[in-house]
Amino acid sequence: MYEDDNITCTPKRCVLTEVTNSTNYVSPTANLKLLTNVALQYPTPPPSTVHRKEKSLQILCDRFLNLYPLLGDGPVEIQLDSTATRLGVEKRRMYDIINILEAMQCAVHKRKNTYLWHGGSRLNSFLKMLKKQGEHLKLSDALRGKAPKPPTPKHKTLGVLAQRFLMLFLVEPPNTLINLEMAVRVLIDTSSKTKTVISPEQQDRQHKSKVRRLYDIANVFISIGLIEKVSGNLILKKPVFKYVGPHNVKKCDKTAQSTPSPITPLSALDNQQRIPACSVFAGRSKRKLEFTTPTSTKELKLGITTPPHTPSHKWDEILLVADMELTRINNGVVL
DNA sequence: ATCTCCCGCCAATCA
DNA sequence: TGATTGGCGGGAGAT
Repeated sequence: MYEDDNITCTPKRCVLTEVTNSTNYVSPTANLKLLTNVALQYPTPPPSTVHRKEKSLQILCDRFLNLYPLLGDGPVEIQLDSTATRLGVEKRRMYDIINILEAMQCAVHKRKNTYLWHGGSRLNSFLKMLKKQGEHLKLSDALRGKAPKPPTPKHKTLGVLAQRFLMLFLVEPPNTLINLEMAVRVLIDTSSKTKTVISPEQQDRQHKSKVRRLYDIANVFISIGLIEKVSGNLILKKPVFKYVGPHNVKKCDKTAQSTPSPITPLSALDNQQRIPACSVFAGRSKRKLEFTTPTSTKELKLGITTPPHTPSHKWDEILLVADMELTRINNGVVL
């Protein structure tokens, strides 16, 4: 069944000589020219009416999760090619999604073209494990420049990157905001490649490439309800992300509650004085800060709720800026 | 102008 | 050796 009922029928087939009114033999080169000319006689197909946003990895993952819900009934086999066809995308895009979901233990690669879908049944225990792993890798210290970056495994980069990106949220206090620039700086170990000297241009390209991957990962994480994009801040042009995943993972873990928040102007205030605010790990600051969290449509997926956290007055905004700047200075990040 | 991230090339790996 | 998998970056839409 095709979604687009406006597809017209296939044009009547005819040979090239009919179109060109020629009966003579044509060389391959001349044939190519003829084909080009013939093709130009036909109207160019209308540009795709599908909006770029409708093709985003987040939307695609949403649609994938409609087929294979996180809260489904038991394991089910997924055929990648048929799923790609059902979703109307190239198989390549399925790999983008399934690799990240596999890294979250939502699916297991069984054999060629086939995955076993577990949904979110293993997610809570896996997140606890990820958190421990993140602590073992000293990611929290690495964020502050107090520990070396973890070495980057060479294989399954997207999956490993996804796991480590999530670890950053798990090892930090609740509501910590992390931006992609910072995440890349912590997660991508450029020092391991010191044997071959990388030019600044190469480093820049490598960095940008990893940021692109984190955008992909973030979109899938948003779709499965693990993180939210905190948008609307005017001081940081780049988005920051907040963990909103299953609350019991953090609440049940005593170490999460005892983890000290970064010592910053914000944390120096007591909780009565300020509206619950966010610790910010972000890159360069550019504009006025004004955080708003879009209402999540994903919360129900994992049975979660997001506490109110948005600072509402100028004082909090100023403190947030100061907080961010101090964090940046503390990190010794030269941007 | 910069951010965001889709798209598809092509190398590595697999069967 | 062809098919599958997935790293990667160009470049175009969005802001």
